[in-house]
Amino acid sequence: MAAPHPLASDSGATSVALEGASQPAGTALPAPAPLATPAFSPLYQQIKALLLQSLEAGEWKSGAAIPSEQELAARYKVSQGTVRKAIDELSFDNLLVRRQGKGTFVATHAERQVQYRFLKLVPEDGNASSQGPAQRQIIDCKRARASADVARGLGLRPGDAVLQVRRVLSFGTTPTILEDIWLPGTPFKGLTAERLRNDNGPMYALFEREFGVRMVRAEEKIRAVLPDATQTALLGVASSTPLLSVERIAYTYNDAPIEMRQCLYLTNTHYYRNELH
Amino acid sequence: MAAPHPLASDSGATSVALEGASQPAGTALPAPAPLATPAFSPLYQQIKALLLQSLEAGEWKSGAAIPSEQELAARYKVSQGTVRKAIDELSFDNLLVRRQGKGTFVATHAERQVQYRFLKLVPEDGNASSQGPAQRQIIDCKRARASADVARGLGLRPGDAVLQVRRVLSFGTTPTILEDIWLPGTPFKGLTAERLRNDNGPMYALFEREFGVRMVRAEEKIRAVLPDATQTALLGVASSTPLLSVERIAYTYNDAPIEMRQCLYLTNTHYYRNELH
DNA sequence: TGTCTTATGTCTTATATAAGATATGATTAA
DNA sequence: TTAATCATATCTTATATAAGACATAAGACA
Repeated sequence: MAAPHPLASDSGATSVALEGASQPAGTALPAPAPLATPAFSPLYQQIKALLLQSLEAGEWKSGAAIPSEQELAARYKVSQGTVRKAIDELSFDNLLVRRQGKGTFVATHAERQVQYRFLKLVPEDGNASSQGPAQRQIIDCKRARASADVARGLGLRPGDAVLQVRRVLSFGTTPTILEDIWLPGTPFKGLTAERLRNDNGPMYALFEREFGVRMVRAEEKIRAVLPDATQTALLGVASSTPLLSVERIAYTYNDAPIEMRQCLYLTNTHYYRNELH
Repeated sequence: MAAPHPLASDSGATSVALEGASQPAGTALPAPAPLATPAFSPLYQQIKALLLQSLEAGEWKSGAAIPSEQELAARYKVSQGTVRKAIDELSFDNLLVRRQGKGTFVATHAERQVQYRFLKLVPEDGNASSQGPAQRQIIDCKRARASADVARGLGLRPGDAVLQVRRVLSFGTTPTILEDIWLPGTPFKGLTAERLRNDNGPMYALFEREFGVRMVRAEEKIRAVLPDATQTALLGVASSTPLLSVERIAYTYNDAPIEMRQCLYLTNTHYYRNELH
């Protein structure tokens, strides 16, 4: 089909230029605006953008099914295959999860086998479940003001209200991970150490459930460092023990930073595993 | 189309069970092996496997164009769309590169802007080109016998012939990376320090050009360590300077390990950048 | 030399059919 | 009557094909 599509006008001019023939002779307009095609995007990309809007607006809850491909095709007046290609990309980006015969679901941090989606630290022996789940210990959770660093990372102004969480993760009995987490004050109002301690699942699942914040992707900066006095105490290591410093910024929809994390990994019994393509 | 496809039999039994009607009555075989359908795979997966075979066999050279989608469709007796889906996946895996209007090309390590495809170390200031290309210094390149570790990593037997390369990469004037590289002796016969020093491009481009070895993917184990005496000397750092230890195993087609690398990164001026999805 | 045409790639969309999952209802056995 | 079983209808996503749009480059031609 080559007919101009209603959606086309939503995201800028399309490449439709040979319209005259199908228009009544008398109503010929002086060409809407074929000049300066700013950013033509194919239909399926437009559908993807619309789906993203619905996801961001919370039209469908975490873990819930979105309408079927047929329904969406009807809603947007395109064919099922076009919707499919849009969903393909969203599913590849881990925003949606397809299940043949059942439907397509909004990705969630809960209900996963893998406890921590973004944690790439694995035990040396390769058997991830050999030591069972990690023991979590919330050291602190307090309101604070964003430092220059934190403000830059979270896209805030220095001095803005933030929440600061410090915790230690242990495998077996050995403390292995020390994390300092900064969250913007606004979306996370009401988060307390109590609520963190009372929760059993991954922290990101709690964020999703209680605050409606879905983590979509993250970037990490990794360095080798030596711990300071406080850190040696919390991890129970010598000050000469080299540690992996992992600075993570997690993003929600639209590439908006929503969490900043400064982690220290002990890499005697574990290592950071990465795949390169 | 629901007709049985000639390719189907190439990769195990398919789900085709209603064959009798379309076969000449006299030649009815006692059903090839409809029992125990081991691994049915859709057409486009079979095409993908065939393309992989051709890639591995070197039917198309690095950087060269593969036949057009139409040609491949004709060759394999499937539709262009099916070939397209196979190429889609290979292109996603970085084995092929598509260019609209021009063709589809075999991915190569040469001719890239990015000097080192698998190197995730970036300068602190974010401007990758601020210091120009890395200075490379080949310390050593000798024949050796595989240790137990190296043998395990490369899928060899301990004592098998390997090549061992040691080099230092410097940005500006400061040595930043120390690499020990092990290569299986067989495919890399004839590699010398001289040839490495005379080459200007990335090492993987040389491997590809001179030895026909294409790196497809890699896995890295990352830890924080302190350097030993030799390492401190080569990198010019204090023995108390924590370093990033990156142990890489690179794979060629069919998940065959083809290179093992033990790297030490200085993370004062650089950091290891990673994206999580 | 510059513009137009044409050939040949990939890209986009649409349609038809297959295959997986699940609820419903008829049938059957206890 | 009740519970279990089986076939089926009807949802869903998955796969295969075809046709036209768009991109690119080389050659025709003024």
